[in-house]
Amino acid sequence: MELDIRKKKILQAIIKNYLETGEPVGSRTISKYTDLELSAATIRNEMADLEEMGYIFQPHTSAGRIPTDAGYRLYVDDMLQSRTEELNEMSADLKNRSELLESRSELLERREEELDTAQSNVADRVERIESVLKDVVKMLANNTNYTSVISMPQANRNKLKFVQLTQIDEKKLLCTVVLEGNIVKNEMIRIDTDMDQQILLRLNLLLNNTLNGLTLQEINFDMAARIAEQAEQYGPLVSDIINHIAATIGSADGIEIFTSGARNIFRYPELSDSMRAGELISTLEEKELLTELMTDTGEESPDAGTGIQVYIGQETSVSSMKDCSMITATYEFEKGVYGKIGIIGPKRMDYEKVVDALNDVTDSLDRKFSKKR
Amino acid sequence: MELDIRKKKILQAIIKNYLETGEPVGSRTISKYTDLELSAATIRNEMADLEEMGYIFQPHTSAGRIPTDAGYRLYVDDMLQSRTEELNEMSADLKNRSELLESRSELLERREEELDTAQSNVADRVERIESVLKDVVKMLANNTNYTSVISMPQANRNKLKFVQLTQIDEKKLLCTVVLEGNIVKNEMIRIDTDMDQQILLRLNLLLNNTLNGLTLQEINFDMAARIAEQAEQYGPLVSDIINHIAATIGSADGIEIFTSGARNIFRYPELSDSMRAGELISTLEEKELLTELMTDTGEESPDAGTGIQVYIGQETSVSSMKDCSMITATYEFEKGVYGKIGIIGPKRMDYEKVVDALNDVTDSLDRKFSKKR
DNA sequence: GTTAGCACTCCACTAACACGAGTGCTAACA
DNA sequence: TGTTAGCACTCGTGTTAGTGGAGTGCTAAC
Repeated sequence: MELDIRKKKILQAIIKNYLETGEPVGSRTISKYTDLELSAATIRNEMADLEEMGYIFQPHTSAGRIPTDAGYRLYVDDMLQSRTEELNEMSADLKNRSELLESRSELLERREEELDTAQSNVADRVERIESVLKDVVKMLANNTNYTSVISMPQANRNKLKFVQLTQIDEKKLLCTVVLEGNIVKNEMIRIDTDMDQQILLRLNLLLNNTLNGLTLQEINFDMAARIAEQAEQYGPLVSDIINHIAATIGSADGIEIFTSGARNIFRYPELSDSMRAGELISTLEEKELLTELMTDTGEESPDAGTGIQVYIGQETSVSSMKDCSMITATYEFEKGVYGKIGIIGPKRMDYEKVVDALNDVTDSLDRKFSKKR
Repeated sequence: MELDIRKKKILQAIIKNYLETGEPVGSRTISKYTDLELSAATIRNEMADLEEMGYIFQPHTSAGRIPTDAGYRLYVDDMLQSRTEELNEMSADLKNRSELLESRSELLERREEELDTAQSNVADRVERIESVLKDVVKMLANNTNYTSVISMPQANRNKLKFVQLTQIDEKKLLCTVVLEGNIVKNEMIRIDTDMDQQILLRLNLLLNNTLNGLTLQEINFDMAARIAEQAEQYGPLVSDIINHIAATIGSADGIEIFTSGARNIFRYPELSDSMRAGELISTLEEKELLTELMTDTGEESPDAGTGIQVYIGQETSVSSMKDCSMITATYEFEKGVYGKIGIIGPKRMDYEKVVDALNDVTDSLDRKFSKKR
């Protein structure tokens, strides 16, 4: 059996209707509220076919139809494709582009304003990226009524840019590590050896000369031993310090994620029962399971190229999210340093609205960060 | 009407039973399962009195009784008092002490072990306080089946200990700020002025000489202006830097809080309905509302002195927690630098077990951190 | 002051039933 | 051959009525 245009239209109608109402949709509804001009009986026949093909299913006999994951996938792929085509047209014809942009501009402006006011609260304070991201993710959650997630920007390969040791008191050294992409980490190191400024200066030089430009993978035991040798009697101290540095770089791998609007899952009955909600909340709270999704570059995903990735149901391979869909987008903090922003909702979420919202937000983040540079 | 001993015993019996079963408790239950040897009818009379006094109430006619907040308060105060008395006895008589300790030792040891294994995962990595706290709070949530909360240790008055400017590249200075209690913060500062090592050294000296030992309150515009003046042509840059430093100290006020086991609220039906659960989840996610509770020194609380604080229902003044109780304890990270650990559960939580668990955890944290010094 | 007895209340649970939305199938129609 | 009307059937939802049991308050007797 093949998926002709009429079937596709009916499938789309079913999904659209289901997204709006959240109720199984029956043949009568489709026959009445679409421009297909077909009777309910005909629709029923087509629906039986669609069910056989695995795009829709009935929760029970004598109920309407609900899209399956495959159905959603088809719908989303179509949607994304028509989006990118639209985008291409837009860039081909500048006039059209500005007109089309205008149609979206209200929403965009409002969001922009909110972004600005969110930051004017910290106007004369220094703008801290962390709080910017927290504001953004909160705003997104509020606007969409879905749970939102954002990751701190992350260099894809953490190269060491700069190390500095500073003496804090007799027993403590502060080790400041700067990574590619200007990610800064600190580590307090307890020492037993006596120290003076001269030695500290020498150690700083030694460490910077030998370690700068290296990744965590390149700083191994072998190399640590060689450097420690050069440090003569300070060898043990130096190898201790190198351990700390390695650990620090490693900890920078631990991507930081903020969530907002977790309570929104209670808006959707299919996610609200204690079991499901509890598991989801755990996933959001512990964040480990999210990192995979928030670092997935989506190279081989069907939505590649647009920067937008859509995971439907099981596609996340996070079991607590099997009844959810997640859409992510990438923003650029500095050249080569990216972060992700995502939205988690029920499978019947408003994919179009969410994709728009994410595009707007990443656009405005990109502009904001590039302006700063 | 006065609260004689018999009434108190009955009240305690009611509460104990309710904590166990979660069901309203009737007169028959009390008359059968206590050593009071009174008939149900007598208990009923006493119950009517206790209700009049506001310690218990009926969810509806012809149901058993449930403790009110006042009832819980009485119960908890009694419990805490007998605990501290027990403690005093223990310290008075060393022999007794070791015996009593032994009785608790199993639990303590198991917990200790878990703590250790939790950390041996990061054995050869550097032990980062953040991950230690996260492990602890997670363990606590798992052991108690309540939601747990922990705050990063925080100096009560943030004094500046040390500042350092470092040049990262032509356009960027890294400003490292160390506060009393060895809290380290970083700030990236964009500059337009040209820089060289000489000038940087001078600025570093100037800033450290003038700012060290000051609190945020003491670094005002007036002083910034005076320092900027001393910096001659670098005045604007310096005042910009001072702004950044002030902002950084300010941001250190933003206490960091980790939560674990949020899903545990679904174990307790009285917290699980969408509305309540949603609000609670929000409170846990946003954390702002928790800061007040997690910084409350509890000086004027009824449980003062023990380090343990108990908030019952409305006592938290956080509306989403009106059906919860929260118990917090204080741990010491360094001298004068404290953090708090807390447990949030239904009002009918097992107060005794929780107090024990918190005492154990703070003890072991105290020991761990003091050992490290 | 304590207790047994009794009438009363109210929740929780179950069974029965009606309703309605939706289906699949068949037969008729264009 | 594709489309449509009609019809019997299914199944979840909501309503109603009825029952049982746990618990109370009150009264009267001990």
